[in-house]
Amino acid sequence: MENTIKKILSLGLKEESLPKLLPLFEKAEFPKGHMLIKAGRTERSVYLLEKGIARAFCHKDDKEINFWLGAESNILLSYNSFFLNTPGYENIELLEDSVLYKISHNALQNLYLTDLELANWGRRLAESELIKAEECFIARQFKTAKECYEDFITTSPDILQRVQLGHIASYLGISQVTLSRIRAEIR
Amino acid sequence: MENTIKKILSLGLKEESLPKLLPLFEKAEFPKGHMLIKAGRTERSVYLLEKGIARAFCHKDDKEINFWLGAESNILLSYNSFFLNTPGYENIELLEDSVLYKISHNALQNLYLTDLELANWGRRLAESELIKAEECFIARQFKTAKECYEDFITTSPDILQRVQLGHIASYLGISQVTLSRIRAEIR
DNA sequence: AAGAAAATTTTACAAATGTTAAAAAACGAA
DNA sequence: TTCGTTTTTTAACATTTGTAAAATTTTCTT
Repeated sequence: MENTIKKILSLGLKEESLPKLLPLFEKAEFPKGHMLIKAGRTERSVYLLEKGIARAFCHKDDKEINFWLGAESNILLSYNSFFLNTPGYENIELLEDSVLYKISHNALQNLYLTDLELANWGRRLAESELIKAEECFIARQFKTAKECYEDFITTSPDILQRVQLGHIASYLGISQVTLSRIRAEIR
Repeated sequence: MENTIKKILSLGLKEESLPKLLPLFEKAEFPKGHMLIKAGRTERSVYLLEKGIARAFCHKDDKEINFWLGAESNILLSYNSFFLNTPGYENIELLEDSVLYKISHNALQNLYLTDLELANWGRRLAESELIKAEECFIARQFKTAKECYEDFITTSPDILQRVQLGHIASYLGISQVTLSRIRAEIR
């Protein structure tokens, strides 16, 4: 669980607190296409993606729209459902055969409410996700479709190779036709 | 500091912890047009907006683009700068004469690292902002400009009255001409 | 109230993106 | 391989949105 531990420690958790957290994780493997999280459910787990790729999407009318795409070392959860304990609107699907580590809401909550070091780790986790979310939002407001795609190429070249373009277009907020045009233009 | 306390308690802080937190806040008043936070600075304060309206914006080429707009009971900070202790890219300007409560990074950090209850409060604060940030991002991906404006009317009718339309157009990610067209269509 | 300044709307045209459908290319299973 | 399916690209056209500039309305000041 190398990727998972790397992710955990990157948020400044002290090494000595690792033994409190790690035993709560449970390894889980799922095939490509598995729906890890489904809208309408109240999700009581968080996952760390050890190996694989996942997309988060919502439904707009009859279409699916991706709003997140990520590979190894990412956290998978429905913010809305997990934090507020209500049915979520997010779906998360695995786009490759994947290995994950799963931790339950209860287990995590118990740690948070009894262990200062881990409570602060959880805070930093949320803060770092918040920075990323804001950056995504701002990038979308600032940039043309072409700029967004160019950013994507440089920040996630691996995902570009491993995921079909329709998913990437949806994630970038453009139609697949537009993405094709951009790709033709750059080439 | 009614609005500020309401905001603090809404995140599930126990009443008995309030006396630890409140004395750290310092009241501050600024006139309309004051730049509370400037890009390039490393910001060491968070503000709670007791009275007034603020916008957060970045520069794109020579233009300003709003990415946040809020009134009373909102938290004002540069996520990037405050959490990571680096120069931020965000600017925050007050759009009305405003009353704020200010707390320093050091004071807050001391509390977080010594008080379990407050560390968890800080975690929930970041989590709730994260949910909002994600919702904003998704809404923008999902909705047409017209739908975004209609949402804005219903969720923030007060801001619509108090802020000029150019700022709202920028926040909605559209030109002012497009906003005018939408308004003419709805009328 | 009158004039100046600022904000908003309107107009005309250009550029970007979406939709639908067809063509081409890539991929997989027998 | 070869056929059939899926994915990607291309084409044609419609729609949306942006830009620049002018017209109008609102706001502020004297």
